[in-house]
Amino acid sequence: MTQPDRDPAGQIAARGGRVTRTRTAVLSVLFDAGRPISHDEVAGALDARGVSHDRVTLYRTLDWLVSHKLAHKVAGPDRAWRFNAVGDEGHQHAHFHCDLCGRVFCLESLQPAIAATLPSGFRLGRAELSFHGLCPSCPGSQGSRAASNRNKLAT
Amino acid sequence: MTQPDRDPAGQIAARGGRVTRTRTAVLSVLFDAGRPISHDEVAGALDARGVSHDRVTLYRTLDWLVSHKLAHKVAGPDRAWRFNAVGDEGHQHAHFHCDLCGRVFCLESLQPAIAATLPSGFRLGRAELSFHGLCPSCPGSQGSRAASNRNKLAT
DNA sequence: CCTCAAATGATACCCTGTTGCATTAAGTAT
DNA sequence: ATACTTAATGCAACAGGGTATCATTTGAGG
Repeated sequence: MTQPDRDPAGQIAARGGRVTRTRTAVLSVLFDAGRPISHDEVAGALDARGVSHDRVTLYRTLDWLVSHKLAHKVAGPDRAWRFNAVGDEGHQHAHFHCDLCGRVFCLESLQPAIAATLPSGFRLGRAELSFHGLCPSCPGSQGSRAASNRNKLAT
Repeated sequence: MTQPDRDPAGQIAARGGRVTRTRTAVLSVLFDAGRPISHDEVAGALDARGVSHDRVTLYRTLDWLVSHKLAHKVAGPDRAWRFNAVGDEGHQHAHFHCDLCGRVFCLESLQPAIAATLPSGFRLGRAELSFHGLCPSCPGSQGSRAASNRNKLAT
């Protein structure tokens, strides 16, 4: 599953970090996920792989990956960060937040090219363009098969 | 301060809600704030006006205002909701998040007109365009006068 | 004035995320 | 192979935002 050029251990070592079980496992999980996932989902994936995971260590590991440019974090609709592995692609893309299952998807195709005219005095750091609605795997009207997942959304 | 056509009690009654001290006070605070403010800031403003405010009641009041279209809520950079009164203007505008003081501003001028081509399967509800950077009243380089406020940001 | 549902207040709880510190183990030098 | 050094881990305790429950109060209509 893990592509050759996405070797977690290699990437970690290349950044000067120690290659530990947790770190490689987490990065591997992020690679496999293909979309930004929450700390909680990462923990679940680690469980499935039989990798021990202290809650705090996991947070720190994810932060380490972010600070070493191996992952990004994006705010989810439920006020929990989602992490995704950084591919070779640029990281300037929009995100889609599903109102039903709460999952977040990267929309590589859409880029916020609107770094336009801010009112005077505001100095721009970065822009985030996010869409909210229903993802492909969630029912349209009021079906609730997929709604049981994480539908504690608001707004 | 409270404009005639922004009479809180009237707006609340018009929505079929009971006109209570907390509700009118909160709505009035939102009107006066002029930008999205956090639950905490609302609480502070209520203190200043000598209005009692249970934490839970405040949350419920804000939610009631949102669900009755008298306020909006927007996610702040610190994962806390910000609420702002709904004026007559459309509510489709971008937001600016200050990386230093944590305040959020509405940018009425900018609208996400990019409700463009989502990948198939995604059904769009709404779009959020947010900018992150430094607001007019925060220092540019590393000055820290305003930094003491709320600078627990990330990413 | 009475009534009753709508709001409130208080307590307790959950979740996300952080801090501090002692312990373990990865990488390196011997 | 062994010892050493420090990065990384594990644990416990804490902090902030937000919600659930339920008894009590209070607004508004009869």
